[in-house]
Amino acid sequence: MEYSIVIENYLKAIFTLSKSNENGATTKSLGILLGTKPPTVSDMLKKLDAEKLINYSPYKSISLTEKGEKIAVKIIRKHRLWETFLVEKLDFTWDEVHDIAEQLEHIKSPKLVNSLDKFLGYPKFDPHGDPIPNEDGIFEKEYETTLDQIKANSEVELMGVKDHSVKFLKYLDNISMTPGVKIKVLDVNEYDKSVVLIINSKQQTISNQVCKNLIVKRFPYRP
Amino acid sequence: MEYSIVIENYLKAIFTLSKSNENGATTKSLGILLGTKPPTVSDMLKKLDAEKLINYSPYKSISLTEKGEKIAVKIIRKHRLWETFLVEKLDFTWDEVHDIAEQLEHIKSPKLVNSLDKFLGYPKFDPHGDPIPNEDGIFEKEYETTLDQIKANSEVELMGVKDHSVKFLKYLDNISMTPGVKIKVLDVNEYDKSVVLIINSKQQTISNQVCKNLIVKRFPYRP
DNA sequence: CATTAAAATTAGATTAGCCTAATTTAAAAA
DNA sequence: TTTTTAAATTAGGCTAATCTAATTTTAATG
Repeated sequence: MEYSIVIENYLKAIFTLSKSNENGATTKSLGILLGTKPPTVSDMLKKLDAEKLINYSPYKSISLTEKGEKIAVKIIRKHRLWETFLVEKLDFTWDEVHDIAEQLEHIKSPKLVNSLDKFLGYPKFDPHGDPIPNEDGIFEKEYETTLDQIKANSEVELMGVKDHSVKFLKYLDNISMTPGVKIKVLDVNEYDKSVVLIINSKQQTISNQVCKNLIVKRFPYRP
Repeated sequence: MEYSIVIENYLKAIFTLSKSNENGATTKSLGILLGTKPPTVSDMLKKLDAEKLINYSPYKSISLTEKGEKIAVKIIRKHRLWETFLVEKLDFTWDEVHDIAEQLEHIKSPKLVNSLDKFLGYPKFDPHGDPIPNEDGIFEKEYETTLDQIKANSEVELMGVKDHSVKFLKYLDNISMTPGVKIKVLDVNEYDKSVVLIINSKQQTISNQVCKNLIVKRFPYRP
């Protein structure tokens, strides 16, 4: 069965809110995310329920059925593959790609997604660091790695360090590299693998050796 | 101003019919091409006229305004660039790409088209041999060339020969290579530049030397 | 436990794009 | 030039997705 772009967007939004928001998806939060008013959302929820895409009864909670989740994950897969394409092949910066991927994710073709995936070399993470589900809808689980594994144009969060020496920690403190901080990787030097990054809007360059001792996390589930 | 996908399709259809059909675009021909009934077309024509995208008054002929033509050409540019992308980068065959390009041509982004164009190396013709208008909407005018210039997965028409010797013409006759015949180029041998092609559903291989003496035409204006 | 505030839903209307049936117009044939 | 036929248009209606205003339900508060 083929669904409208609007329905696909609802399913994606419900998926996202279910994963990120503590309350899960609500009529209000869906309205805000999709830019529509609550009554519109209410109407659509009834329709999605009738199509067995969500579990829903008025005034109760909203969740995707297996069928609905499969579709949502497919849309997210397409979105993230297209974002990767735009950044890696067409030289877009990762802040420019969202709106375009928002359109491209609705292109219908059984063959296209997988051809694109192959063309891109089966990437596991998109330019924002979000995991790209494979053809079977499986997300890569290992979000944590070391900073030297991160490609240019990615954003990660510092989780911890491997070297706990005072010297090292003092150095990190000096460059505002504290646990929980968001790190934007701008460029990776091909010669010495040193990394140009931004912490708190300040650009810095750090060596590959330092990178190897920084445990970072890619951001999951942000479509 | 941004127009709906439906409007973009109407403009493209009117452009196509104006170029190919001797009567130009009519309510009936538009209905057939777009898969809608005449009254629907009639309604839309009034709307396009109100938007100054076409010149139209009831029961009279239909033509694009400059404004309307500009949009049509942009859609055609996008369509043909995406087709080229699908064939050259994603290994689609040229008969698979039309429906997908039909969707991709409506993606809105000022930067995307030109980035794609650059990524593809500013191609002048799409996989069907149709010319790709440049950023300013200019179509390459030279449709005629020799067969050795044609890339794999293209379709051309034989216009004439450069070598008029009896020997050559007899050879051509033997392989059904007569003026006006449609030639599908399947593959170009990298080693000796010999060409595998289909004439009248029959597959043949001919040498680069022969190709250099065959004047062929790409098919213009087929979106 | 009753009341109030917030959230969600129902009611009723609008718009774009489509349809069938009926009518009008233009073009072709007599 | 009149008649016939084909094409095009008008009239009236439908569906998906949206809205505002009014109502209902749930959750929070006193």
